[in-house]
Amino acid sequence: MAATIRDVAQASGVHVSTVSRTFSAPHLVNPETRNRVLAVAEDLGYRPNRAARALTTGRTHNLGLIVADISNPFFPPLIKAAQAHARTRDYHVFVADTDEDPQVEEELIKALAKQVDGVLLCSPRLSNRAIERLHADVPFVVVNREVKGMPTVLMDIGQGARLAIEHLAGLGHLRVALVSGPSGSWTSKRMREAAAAVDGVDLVFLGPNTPTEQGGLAAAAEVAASGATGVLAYNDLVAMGLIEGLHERGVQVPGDVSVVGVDDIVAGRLNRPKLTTVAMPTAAAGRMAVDLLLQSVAEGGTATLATLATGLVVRESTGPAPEPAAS
Amino acid sequence: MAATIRDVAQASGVHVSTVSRTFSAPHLVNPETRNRVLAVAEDLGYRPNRAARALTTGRTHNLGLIVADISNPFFPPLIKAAQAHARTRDYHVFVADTDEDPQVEEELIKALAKQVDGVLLCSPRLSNRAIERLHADVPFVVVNREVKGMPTVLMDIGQGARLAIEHLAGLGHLRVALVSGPSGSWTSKRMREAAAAVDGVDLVFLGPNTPTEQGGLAAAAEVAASGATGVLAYNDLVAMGLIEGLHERGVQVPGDVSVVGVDDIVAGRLNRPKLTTVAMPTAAAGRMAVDLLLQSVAEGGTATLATLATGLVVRESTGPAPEPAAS
DNA sequence: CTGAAAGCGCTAACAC
DNA sequence: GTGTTAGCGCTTTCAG
Repeated sequence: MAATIRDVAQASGVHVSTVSRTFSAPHLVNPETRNRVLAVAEDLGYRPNRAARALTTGRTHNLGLIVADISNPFFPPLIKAAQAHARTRDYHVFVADTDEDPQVEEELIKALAKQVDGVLLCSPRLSNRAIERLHADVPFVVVNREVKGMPTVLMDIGQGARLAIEHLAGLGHLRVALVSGPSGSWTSKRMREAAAAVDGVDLVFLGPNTPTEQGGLAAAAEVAASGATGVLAYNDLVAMGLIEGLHERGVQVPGDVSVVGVDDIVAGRLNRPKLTTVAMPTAAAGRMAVDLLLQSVAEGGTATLATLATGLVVRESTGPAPEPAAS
Repeated sequence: MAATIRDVAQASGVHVSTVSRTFSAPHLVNPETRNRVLAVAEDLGYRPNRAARALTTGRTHNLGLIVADISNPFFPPLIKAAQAHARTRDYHVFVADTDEDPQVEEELIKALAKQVDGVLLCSPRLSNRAIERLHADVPFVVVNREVKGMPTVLMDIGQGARLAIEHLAGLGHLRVALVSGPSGSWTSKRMREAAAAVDGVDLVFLGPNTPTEQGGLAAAAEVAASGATGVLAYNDLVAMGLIEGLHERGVQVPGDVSVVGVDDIVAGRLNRPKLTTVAMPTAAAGRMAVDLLLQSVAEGGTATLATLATGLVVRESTGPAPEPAAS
């Protein structure tokens, strides 16, 4: 067993409370005593046991971070940033993966609730009702979805979608397909609204689709049949699968059809053609979410809503609309 | 504050110890009492506080999982599998990212040590010495590297490398470049040894390189200059960067040069050409690592070594060696 | 500035 | 089968 506060107290000839203070309120203890205690602690390799501390303070100094699928390349940069940022605040992060299953999500939240001071819910699959109910157990901040009354970090996908559609329109694409995500997806809805607000393009909505390259692959036939020359896909994975599927049917990208993704994952930069995409500020969102959560933990929940700007990265998967075939 | 064991005891007219037993040793309590307690607990939304429990049992029922870079697509499947598997054993997993920094790695291990029963070290960047020293604080299992005296899960990269080189040789590539990873990488070393053991191919070693697409991109010039027509890259990311770099210099893959990657990440399947690669059993490794760790936690460390087989997935980035130009 | 004592939520002997 | 009694390692009044 590692050294406890008692060992340190004994070895440095003070009482446990003094040792405790040395670590949690150094200014309250005589510099001399403090140094002695610190030296002994160092010597014994003592570190305060956070779990025990949590028992009395009610603060675990841990955060939970729940994602639907850690294998989705969209999340790792967010997780990474959240973690690094949390660490600077002396917080650690529990990452959990729900496998896209709301049941598992709920179970995980309940299990984590006691071990963390708050939970970052990234693109949760749970219903608003469930989230609100669970909120009694532990503070949340929701990323990538709007839940009323809860601190929220949004990436402005509406703006991004508008940018994408305008880009497509500017290239002469008059008919644009929106290849959406899972049914009921908050993001899909926002994209749709924003796209519809752009003048001068004829919109086709295709979906729902699995939010992976499989989904894109599967949507290729529909897209080819839709007569659209421009496509905005739910995310980069879908876009890449779609390009693959189009390619298999002999449809050239961007020669025949232009495709825009969303997320700006690394793989999109390696793809051929390199993907034009709506860049999401995932790292910034991760940091922001941690800040909001810590703030809401400390001050008891002001339900701030942070909206982060997105941008369009034009690469090679979009180009001028093909000349309409003379009919 | 959520319900505690005391609330449940009071509400169900038994003593706390009985409540405790209904959760931690149900068979020791009268079915009737148990049901009553369970009902009340359910009613109050009571869940045992694991942190408090840990204080007395010494078991947190948490595991740590440390990776150098969660954004490296090699890891998420491993993490996901480890987590899912741990959950079936009633364990939760703390995932931490060290940003490839040994200092951070050490700091994280120390911080986690008290909160977890054991740590999965995935491709650690720490020195063997440091790992052995830290091992006093908390049980480990090391994945993807051999550290003497420690439970270890290896994926047989040697076998995979051999398969890859033989595949290349079989296609007529007489000169093969090995684009290695970071200096001192355990994996690079094994690949090199295994590759050297294959007869009839002329090997060139290129590196060290950053283990990302950047590294591959940067290595393209060297590869082009090396006269090799076949390449085995440190991992898929490097391979994809390399293909990109080669492409930029007008070198066709697989027309002029065949490239094999390692890992079998999803992006490789989306790449054009689709990547031929050594498939790593990452999910199996994650599960195995959890098993070994739990076993070593329970029984006090038998230093098992598990080696998982790898396989070659032939796709489109490899093909017959070009006819040698008449000189 | 430091010591004494109580208690966080829970488990683990040991009685009854 | 269930109650009693100590703690686990730490913080936090409250005295001194």
